[in-house]
Amino acid sequence: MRISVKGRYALAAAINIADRAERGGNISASSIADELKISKIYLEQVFAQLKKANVLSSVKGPKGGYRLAKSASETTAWDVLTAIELSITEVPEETVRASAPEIEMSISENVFKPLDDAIKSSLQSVTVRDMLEYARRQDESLAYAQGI
Amino acid sequence: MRISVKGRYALAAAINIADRAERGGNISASSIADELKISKIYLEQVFAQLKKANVLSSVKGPKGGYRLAKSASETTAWDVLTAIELSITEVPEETVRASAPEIEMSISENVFKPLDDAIKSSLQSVTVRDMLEYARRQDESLAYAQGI
DNA sequence: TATATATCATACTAAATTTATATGTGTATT
DNA sequence: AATACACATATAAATTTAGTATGATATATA
Repeated sequence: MRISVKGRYALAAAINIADRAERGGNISASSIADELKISKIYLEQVFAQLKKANVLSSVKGPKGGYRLAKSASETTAWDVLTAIELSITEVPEETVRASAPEIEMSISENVFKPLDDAIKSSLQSVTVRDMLEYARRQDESLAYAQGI
Repeated sequence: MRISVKGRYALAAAINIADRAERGGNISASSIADELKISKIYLEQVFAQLKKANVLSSVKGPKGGYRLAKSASETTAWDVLTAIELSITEVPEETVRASAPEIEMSISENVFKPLDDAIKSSLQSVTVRDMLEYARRQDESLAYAQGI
């Protein structure tokens, strides 16, 4: 019950892409990896998943790179994270199912279904635009605090 | 972002203990392991964590075993699962923090804090009593469906 | 058309975590 | 004293996660 580093990379990259896209041009994996200090090759794998889930689109070749497939305000944290993480509902096949089906079913219905709904609704209510704007405000405060 | 098998064992065991406790006596780890077809020694490790978190209490020696530390209606899925799993807020120390603090902070505030609250509130609203009662009703239907 | 810059694909490795097992000690009941 | 249980610790196997390595494919531009 923990979101992986990979999921955080995906969110951070999505915010970074949204930010820089507003100033025009595609954004290369290398430049994001540099800015965020993430392994470029690893990030490419993250992007492959995000593309497959239609969160990012890409252009090959020089001046190529990535963009959000939809607008920042249409792309949610849920979109990004479900592209990366297994769903929390995703039940490992074994467990107590065979031996105590009524207990397994009770746990699914009473714990995991409502939990999954709560997670989904929480993550769907935050967009990349929200995150970007918060980050920009933060950046200003941080700069101010440093007397810049 | 996935609840481990261990967490499911803990929930299943808590339900089983609550069920059998109503018919009196302590419940041994062995008997639960047998019923649920879980490794006994592994289950003991799960119980050690549940004890430490004050979800279970125990009695040593013959006729000993485990019980819920509080009543079934006072014990929630949250109590059981937080004894086992790392919290979802538990942030892996690295990530993008150093290189892009404003992005890291935005993700924490906009995604993880609300998510953690949503998870907590969802899990706290389900008690072991709820799960037990659902399981009993299920058991009846299953028996009926088999013409028993 | 050559070249540079980018995505895309696949295979591999290392480390960490999860799921167990194994073996034994301590404690209370009969 | 024998038994039935919890409790403790060490180890092993399997799986997952994070990251590398290598190279192929596409495309803008000189």
